[in-house]
Amino acid sequence: MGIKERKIREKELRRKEILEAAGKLFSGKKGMDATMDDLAECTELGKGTLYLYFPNKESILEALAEKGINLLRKRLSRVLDDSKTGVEQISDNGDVFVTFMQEKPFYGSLILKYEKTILKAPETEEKLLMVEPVLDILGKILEKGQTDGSIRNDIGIKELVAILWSQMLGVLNTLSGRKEILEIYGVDTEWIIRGHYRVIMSGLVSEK
Amino acid sequence: MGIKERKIREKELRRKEILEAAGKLFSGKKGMDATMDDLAECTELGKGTLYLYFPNKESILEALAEKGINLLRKRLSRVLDDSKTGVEQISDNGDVFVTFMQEKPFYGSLILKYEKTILKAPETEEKLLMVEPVLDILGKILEKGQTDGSIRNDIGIKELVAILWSQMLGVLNTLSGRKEILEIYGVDTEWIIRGHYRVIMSGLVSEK
DNA sequence: GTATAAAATGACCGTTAGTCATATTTATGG
DNA sequence: CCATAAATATGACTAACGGTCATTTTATAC
Repeated sequence: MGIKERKIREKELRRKEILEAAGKLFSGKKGMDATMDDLAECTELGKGTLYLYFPNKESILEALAEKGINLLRKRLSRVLDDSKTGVEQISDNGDVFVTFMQEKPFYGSLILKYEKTILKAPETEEKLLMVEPVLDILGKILEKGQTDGSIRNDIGIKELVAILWSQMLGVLNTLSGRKEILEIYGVDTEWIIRGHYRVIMSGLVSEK
Repeated sequence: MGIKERKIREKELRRKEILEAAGKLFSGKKGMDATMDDLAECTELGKGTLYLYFPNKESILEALAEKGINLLRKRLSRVLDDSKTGVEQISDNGDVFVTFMQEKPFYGSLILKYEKTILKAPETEEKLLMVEPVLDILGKILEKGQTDGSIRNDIGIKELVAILWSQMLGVLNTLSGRKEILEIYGVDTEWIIRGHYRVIMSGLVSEK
């Protein structure tokens, strides 16, 4: 009785196809303002059909954001390196992040937008912050840093994670798609990133 | 011939009335999703009339954001105090900011949303970032700090302003209206603010 | 009082997310 | 192979909303 399973596979496949097309569509000319009719057209499906696979437009963008998060998580997990101190890894971590935002600005902006969204974990039904996997990595690095003494330990891990993550998003949010504004004011964007690291790095090291 | 002037006064008055009503409306139950029809109703004006005073809905929210910015600027300008070091003033500055967000969360969220908006300065037609007056204050404090030696001088003022502002907004964005999420993860919000300051403060002081 | 200008109005329009009665395709079982 | 049922797909339709404009109302001028 493999029919059920085939159906399920086909259903997942179609979902992926829709998501694929949505990725191209929403990262294209019209951006996030592309309509569901547009998506229906470029998937060659009826509009109603789309709603059999996703409850609404928002959920499609969320699903894309999740894809982006997973991409980012994979890259970040390669940063974990026991031969390095916590502080060093934080620096690497930041580099990965910035590179990711440069290479995948579309996913970047989705992450910025949906980062705070709470999803239900499949199976367990447990509520999870969308970016949880990424924060996990950051947490591990910080933990190592506090253990090896390279990172200040007067602030809890969870709080430090929230702080670093928020600051980083804040900076990236300023940088993303605002080169012109910063230029008007004669601000060197490259130096914002560098400066951010410098401040954070000096701010994170444990006090003598 | 005071009729022209009276008309102008009346026009400005009506604009202010609309803005007043909009402030109450958009900070109320429906939030920013309240409609222009709602606004027409609660101003007791026809919908078309609203468009004689504002070109579109967005511009009303922008005008409210500007009101918020001015409110914040007034508070921040009281922080300027030559008897304190730059670093000390940065700390005060942050306190004002956080208090403002707690007391005026509606204006706070508007600032978070429209902070990047560029407006034309009246008369001069010069393009200005909406938050420019606030950034000016921050810049002055940092300048003083670099002069008195309390703040690191290996990063330019403009860049430091952009960094601190972005980080601060990032943190406030995380905190604003997300107490529940942070609670799920057992994060102490009070400590996020404190921690943010600690990190920034240690990160800003000039190296020995 | 009448003509003219300014201000106000709300019915109307275009757009878009989402729905649902209907049609089409696929599976079942005799 | 056919009849029936179940699953899947469809696009015309609805509701909601931002924004427009021909028309009406009000104020000013002479």
